[in-house]
Amino acid sequence: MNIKEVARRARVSTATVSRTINGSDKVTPETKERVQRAIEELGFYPNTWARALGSGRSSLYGLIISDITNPFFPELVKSFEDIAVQNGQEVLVANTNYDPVRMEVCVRRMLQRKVDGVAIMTSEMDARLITEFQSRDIPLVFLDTGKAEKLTSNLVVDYAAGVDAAVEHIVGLGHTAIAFIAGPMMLRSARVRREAFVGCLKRRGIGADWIEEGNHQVDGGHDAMARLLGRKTRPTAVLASNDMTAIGALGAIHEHGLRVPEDISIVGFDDIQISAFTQPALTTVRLSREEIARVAFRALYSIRQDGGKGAEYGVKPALVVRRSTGRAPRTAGKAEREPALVS
Amino acid sequence: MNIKEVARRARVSTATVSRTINGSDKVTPETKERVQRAIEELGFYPNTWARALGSGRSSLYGLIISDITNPFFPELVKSFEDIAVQNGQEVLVANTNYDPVRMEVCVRRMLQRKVDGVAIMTSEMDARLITEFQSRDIPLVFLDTGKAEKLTSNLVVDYAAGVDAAVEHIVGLGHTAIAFIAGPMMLRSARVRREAFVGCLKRRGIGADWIEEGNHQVDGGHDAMARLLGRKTRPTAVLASNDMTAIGALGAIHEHGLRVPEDISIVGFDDIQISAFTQPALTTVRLSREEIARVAFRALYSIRQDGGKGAEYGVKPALVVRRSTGRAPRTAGKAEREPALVS
DNA sequence: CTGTTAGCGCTTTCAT
DNA sequence: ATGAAAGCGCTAACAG
Repeated sequence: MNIKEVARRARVSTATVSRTINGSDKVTPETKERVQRAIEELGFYPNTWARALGSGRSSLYGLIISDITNPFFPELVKSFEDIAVQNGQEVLVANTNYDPVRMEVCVRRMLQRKVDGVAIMTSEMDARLITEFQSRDIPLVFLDTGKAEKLTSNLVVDYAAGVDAAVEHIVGLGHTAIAFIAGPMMLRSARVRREAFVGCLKRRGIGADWIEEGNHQVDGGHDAMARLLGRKTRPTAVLASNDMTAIGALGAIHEHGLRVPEDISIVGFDDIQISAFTQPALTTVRLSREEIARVAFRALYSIRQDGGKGAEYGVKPALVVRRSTGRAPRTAGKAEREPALVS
Repeated sequence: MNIKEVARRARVSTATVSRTINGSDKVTPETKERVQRAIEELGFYPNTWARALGSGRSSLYGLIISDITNPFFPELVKSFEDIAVQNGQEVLVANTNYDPVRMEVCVRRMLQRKVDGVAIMTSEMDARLITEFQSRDIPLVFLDTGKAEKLTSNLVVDYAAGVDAAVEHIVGLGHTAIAFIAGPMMLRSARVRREAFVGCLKRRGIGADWIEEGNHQVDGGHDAMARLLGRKTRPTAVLASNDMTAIGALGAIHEHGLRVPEDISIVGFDDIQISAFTQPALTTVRLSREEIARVAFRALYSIRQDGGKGAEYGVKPALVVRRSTGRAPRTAGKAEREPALVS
């Protein structure tokens, strides 16, 4: 079943069939009609590869992510796919699992498939691999980890604004003993969030005394929180580098017989779906996957038209207040070791 | 950059290059060596489509799922991709979102891409669409919703065994007032689980008096549990049709001021990653994604060699006991309305 | 073991 | 507006 059979049946040339399929305007309505019918009758689907081979365009976009088991990414993938399919494009998803070797394999896959563009949504990316794409004139878009240049755009997330909103909320509730559970320091995005936190506290004249490192997964958050609770003085509020971490922290707090938010308030980052259903529902900073996906796809899709210049796109997170944050306890965490109301 | 340039550089024919790439054994080590070097020097990657066009095999497998935001599926996708990539195959993932229209689009995408086989892991599938594949001789594998026939295999999950293990565990803890929160009845797999539950209770002479329908999502589980708690008599244990549902139920129970497992025990189904980190950690029936993915891929990959007969593959779930189940409370849920210790 | 060559299914000039 | 024909990059007989 191919274009030739359709052509024969419609009594036209293959070129005309091709034109009809591609919506060329230089086909008489009558012949177009005839071809359409032949296509229907034969149940013909054009072979995408032959098409790509012939035209040089694959209608395929690559999407590289680092951890598909973090709900943030499936949600991103879903959005990205939706948008791509709406635009008649396909998506090839690759999951690197934070592994440089897998990353390399992913890149090769993309190259072999001759993708028309790649959205690199991991927080780390080998410069050499980037070159592989650029030397082949493949448009790229990064999530916060590149710079706008020829054929490559960059989405910059305003982490500082997100963290700031969270801290403002917390401080407004009377907290001054505020901890941060960071992501793995090998990840740029994690470092950025941490720095935003430290800077934000400093600006407000609050000490950043409780910082622990997690791994952006539930278990890391749990362990980091446990360490925090084991210290001599305890924070009354905790910001987590992402929601998975916050969920782990929530568990650790419960295990220690403390209550959220009565004893400790907690704020996540991302607003993954499940965060609305934790116990208690998590206050968090929403980073819209839908927005990221939309902007990323647009950036790739339009980059060639725009003369391939590449641009910067801003993405602003937004605070979502739920039940995991509340007023600071009267006797702050520190009180355990200090006589109350000394002054 | 193509096979021709490589051939020229290595001073051989394109055929020899092709043979080298494909690991044919009829190439002298020396020439092979020479070709390899040329490939390296040129940074050549074979064009997958041209390859597919030439050979008739796409090395692409389709994976259709119904809800990528349910963590069960990303984990399945991840496993499936891993295995495929290990075998030099690619995966095209399509998410139907339970929507028949999207399903149709997905099928067309697969057809156009000339996939070598499709794993259909949704719980519902239009027969007409199946025909589309079968009439094109494309191997299929279903998750519990097909039958073994020409070119199509079926993984059958022993839900009954899973439910049975859960009920046995619960009954062993002294519970007799056992509820079930089902999935949406429009889903075959949800119906099967529910029937397994009812049958299992009947076999043990226990009444199946508390059954509510959820939607396999957190909110549905939450609402169903709330309805259960609103009844005149309450169960002391609850089985959920999947973990998302169980997590929702957990939330509802907490909101009602009850404790898990002291007041109510709860068991999930699937064992998604996050279930180990809920508060308390969820006892659940594990349905291994890794196993499903592995078996599904094998089934597709080998179906042609086996004469295209198609087969049935069994998958057995296993109970994972964590902290959400405990001994039945002395005064059963019913006791609220019955005088205690009448007899 | 290696080269020659005819496709694979579609797009795209270039004529007409 | 339509057709003829030359690729696109690779594979797979078929020779040798």
